Amino acid sequence: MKNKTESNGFPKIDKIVHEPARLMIMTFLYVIDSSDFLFLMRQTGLTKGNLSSHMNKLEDAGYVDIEKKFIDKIPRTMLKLSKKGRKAFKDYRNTIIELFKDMPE
Amino acid sequence: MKNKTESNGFPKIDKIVHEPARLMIMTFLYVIDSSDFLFLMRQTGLTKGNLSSHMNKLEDAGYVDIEKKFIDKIPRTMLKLSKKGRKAFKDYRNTIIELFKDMPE
DNA sequence: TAAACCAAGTTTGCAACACAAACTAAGAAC
DNA sequence: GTTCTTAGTTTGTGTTGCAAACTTGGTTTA
Repeated sequence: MKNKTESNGFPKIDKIVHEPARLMIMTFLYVIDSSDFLFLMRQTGLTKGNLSSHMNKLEDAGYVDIEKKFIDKIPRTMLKLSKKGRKAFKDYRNTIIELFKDMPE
Repeated sequence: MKNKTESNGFPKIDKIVHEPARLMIMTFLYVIDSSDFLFLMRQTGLTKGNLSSHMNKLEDAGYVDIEKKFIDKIPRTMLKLSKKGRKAFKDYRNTIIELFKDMPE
């Protein structure tokens, strides 16, 4: 059986992914693949300072790629999950699904 | 569609349940129905202070019933999910499962 | 050219949280 | 009467999430 790293059979949870704001961010990025900063800010409802700091956490973990460029002379920060980030998200999802899957109603 | 309380379609997450240590506690209690303090402590690997404070959080939320009694003159604290707690756990599970269910690989 | 504007931050301050270690209480066993 | 056990509470530390204020660097407008 996979993901059962604790001796009690309870899976280890990746706290970087697990935190609700970041789970929301990663879920969006997983589905839409790529987004700019402002769009993600509006979608998630996070303040920019808040979103910025979460993006830093995700970048520190190597879970997102952040690309800053200029479009029509306006700065735009493009965000997407890195390969590692997509894997981390999938692993998290599988861990949680497996945890709940065979549970009685 | 249920559980989509935010305008962006992202479900609201019950932080009481979501926190990893409590998710572990509630998962155990959901499956084994009832447990004493020490057993749960050993199963979860939490220190007693830690487990105690989490149980307080869960009790404050009305999610567990705590029954203190004596078995053979030894104090024993029995823990189980309340009706509200079982519902909160189920809701949480359904919310998460629904979030991940229709997501592409 | 100065003022106002915008994106995308950083910094600051605060409150909540998790966690471990130390301490406590109260009865049981020796 | 001291030591053991259960089941805590208290305390201290460090981390986190969050919003609001401030910053930077380039852009448009008056």
